[in-house]
Amino acid sequence: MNRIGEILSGSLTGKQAEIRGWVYRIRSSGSLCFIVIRDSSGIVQTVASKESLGDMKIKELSGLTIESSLSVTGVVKEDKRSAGGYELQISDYRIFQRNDNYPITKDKGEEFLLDIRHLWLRSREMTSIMKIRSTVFRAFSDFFYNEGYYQTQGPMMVSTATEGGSTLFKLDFFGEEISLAQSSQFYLEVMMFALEKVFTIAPSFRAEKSRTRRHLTEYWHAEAEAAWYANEDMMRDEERMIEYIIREVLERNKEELLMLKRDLSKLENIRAPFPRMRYSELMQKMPEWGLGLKYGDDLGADEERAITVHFDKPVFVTHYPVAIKPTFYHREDPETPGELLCHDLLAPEGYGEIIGGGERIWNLKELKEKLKRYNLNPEDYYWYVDLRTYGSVPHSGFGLGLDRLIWWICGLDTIRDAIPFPRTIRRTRP
RNA sequence: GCCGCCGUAGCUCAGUAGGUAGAGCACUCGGCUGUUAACCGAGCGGUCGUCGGUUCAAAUCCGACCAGCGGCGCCA
Repeated sequence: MNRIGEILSGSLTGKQAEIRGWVYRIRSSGSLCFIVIRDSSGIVQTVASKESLGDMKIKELSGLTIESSLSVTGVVKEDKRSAGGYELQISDYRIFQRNDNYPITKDKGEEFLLDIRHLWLRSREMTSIMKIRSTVFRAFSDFFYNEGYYQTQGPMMVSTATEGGSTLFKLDFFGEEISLAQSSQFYLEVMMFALEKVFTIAPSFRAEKSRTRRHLTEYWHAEAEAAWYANEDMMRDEERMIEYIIREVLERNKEELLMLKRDLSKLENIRAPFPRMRYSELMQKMPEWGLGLKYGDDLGADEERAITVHFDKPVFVTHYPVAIKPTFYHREDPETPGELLCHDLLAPEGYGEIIGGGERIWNLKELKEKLKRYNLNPEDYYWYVDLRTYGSVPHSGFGLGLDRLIWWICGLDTIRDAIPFPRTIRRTRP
């Protein structure tokens, strides 16, 4: 058995080959039948003629439908008339399943394609995205392994909220009300005291009723936490991580990016270091950029988009005022009280926030005061408080939305296409 | 949660003085020896989202409901 990729590489030219796959396109003209077959490595045109196979067989092959499964055997030759430049001349075949029809035809609406996502994932577009996604997941892990981090895991069924404003998915846990994790951050902080540098890739669940092309209710969250790291140390790892992931994708998935019509030059630009802007600096730029925000206003989605157009790389926005971050765990900058040692990373081309991170409060007194100010019960956070009670150290961390990263890298319209089975406010199937 | 949009064949859509619905694709049958999401001919295909109202008559006008999409807020 051979792969279609081998044929396209030219290594099978003039030889006998057997490929197995699915009908991608089929055209017949009575005594000739062209079947374009796909497998996970590509597509290739095969041709059957009445002359060599006889009446019955050409009829059977001509009657195949899109996505019918089969194997074919024959000699491979170069042929300019075939789309990929190669063609297999069928001398024998076996049909595994002939479909009556296939629901996907040339006109397709986004909604319909989501209903039949389980089939649409076979498309060349989705296949390309999923190959890139695979590279991104691997590259993220590789980067942090290479930097001396350990991979670890937190629970997905939890009894404490992480984020301030985020809504939780409630769950009945043998009579106790618990929820699905919104972040693994607090658990990474626990593991950080044991392993110093840790990362995880896990789903996070948000019950926010967001109806936008950049939100999922279940998304893949890549998070890291490092002991002894200040805010700036963390950002340095992050920018190199983003650069590494994009270089890996450019290296391994150029073909897929081109299939998605991605402008490669936009990605080739992405080299560390990334620009950093304090929130206060950003506000000073506002008039110049024609935006009406002033100090103390939160950055909306429109502003984020407007900011990223001034950069051809991702940009870090740091030192948000305490008042506009709903989270309690960020450490205040002792040098600029009222501002937090935190950062967001905004992806270019209007894609916006893909990372949120910062230095964590590590002083016990400070943490207790913050919990009080946010009306949180220290009892609920007893183990998080314990981390500051026993051998606390400065540390920082971040969370990256992997689906958002893939959305940007692939240049997609909606984040839903960055994940195989998107879960949105109104979609739980397939 | 707020604002906006949509629902007609399996899919994409058209359908105004309100008069019982149409095209392309898919599928079936036939034709074609070099096709590139081929082409030609024929066929199959509909509770016009649901319920109610106006009317002699509703896909069309009115109301409610249901489903979906986009944007904001919130975030990754």
